[in-house]
Amino acid sequence: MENPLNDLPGYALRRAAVSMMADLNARLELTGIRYSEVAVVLLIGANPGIAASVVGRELDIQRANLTRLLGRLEEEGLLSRELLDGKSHAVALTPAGQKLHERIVAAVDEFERAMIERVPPEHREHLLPALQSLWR
Amino acid sequence: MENPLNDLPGYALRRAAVSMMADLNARLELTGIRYSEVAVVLLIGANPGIAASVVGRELDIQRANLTRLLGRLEEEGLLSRELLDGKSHAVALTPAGQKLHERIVAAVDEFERAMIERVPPEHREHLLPALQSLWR
DNA sequence: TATTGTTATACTCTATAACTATA
DNA sequence: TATAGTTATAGAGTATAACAATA
Repeated sequence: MENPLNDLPGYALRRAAVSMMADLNARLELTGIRYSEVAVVLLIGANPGIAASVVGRELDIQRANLTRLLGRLEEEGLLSRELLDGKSHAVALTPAGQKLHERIVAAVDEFERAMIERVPPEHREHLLPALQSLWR
Repeated sequence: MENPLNDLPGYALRRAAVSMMADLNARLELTGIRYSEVAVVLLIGANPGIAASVVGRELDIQRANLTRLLGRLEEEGLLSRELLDGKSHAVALTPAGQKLHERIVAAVDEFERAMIERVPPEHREHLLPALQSLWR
C-alpha cells in the first residue's frame, strides 16, 4: 500500500501529540485533572499570586476558556482567587491544590522521562528545540 | 516569572501541534476540507479502491468516525464507495475528488516546507524520526 | 466468531461573540 | 480606550456503546 503520510513531519507531529496526550491523560487519571489543566496548575504552583490574565497570556489560553478552567479548579477546592485591584484576580493553589501539585509534578516528570526515552538517543537533544521553533 | 513548562518536550509537543494544525487549517480553508480529513484524502488518492477498513487501520481512525468522515466526502461528491463483498467498501476519489486532491497535495507541500523551514537547520533532520518514535 | 459498517451520543479542547466593569 | 473577567455558544476532534449484517 502506498502511504504518502510516511515522511511528512506535520502528520507525524499530529500523531505524536495525540498519542502522547492520551498517555499523559492516562497518567493523570487518578489526579482528576486533565492535560489541558496541567500547565495552568504548574504555572500557578510556581508563581503563587500570579494574575489570572498573566497566566492566560503566558500559556496562550483564551480568557473565556481560562475563566471556566479556573472556575473548575476553584470548585474542587484546589485554587483560590483574590481580587488584586477590582479588576484583576490573583490566583494561588490552596493547601489541597499544593498536595495535588506534588502529584502532578511527579506524574509529569514520569511522563516526560518516558516520552524522551522513546526517542532514539541520537535525536533526543534535538526534539525540544525543534518543537519550540514551531510555536515560539 | 517562573515558567516550569519551558523545558518540557511534552508541553512543547502539544503547543507545536496546536499551532501547526491551525496553520494547516488556514492553508486548507479554500479547499473546504480540514486537517483531520487530509490524511484520508491523501491515502485514498494514492490507493484508489482501498477498503475503508484498511484506511481506518492505517490511519488509526475509529470506525464510527471514519464512517462520518467518508460520508461527508461522499456528500460533497469527492468520493465514491462501492461494495467489495457485501461487507467491505472500496473507496476512491471521484474526478472532482482528484482535482481537490491536487490542490491538497500542493497545500500540504507548502505547509510541510514552511514548517520545516521554521526549524533551525541543525535540528531539521532529527524532527521526523524523533516524532515518529513517539507513536509508531 | 471476528470483522465491517452504521447510528447515536458524549466529552475534551479550542474559538468567538457579546457583555459588564475597572484601569 | 484598553484591559480583565464572565457567560453563552459553537465547532472540531476523538472515543465509546450498541446494533445489524456479513466473512
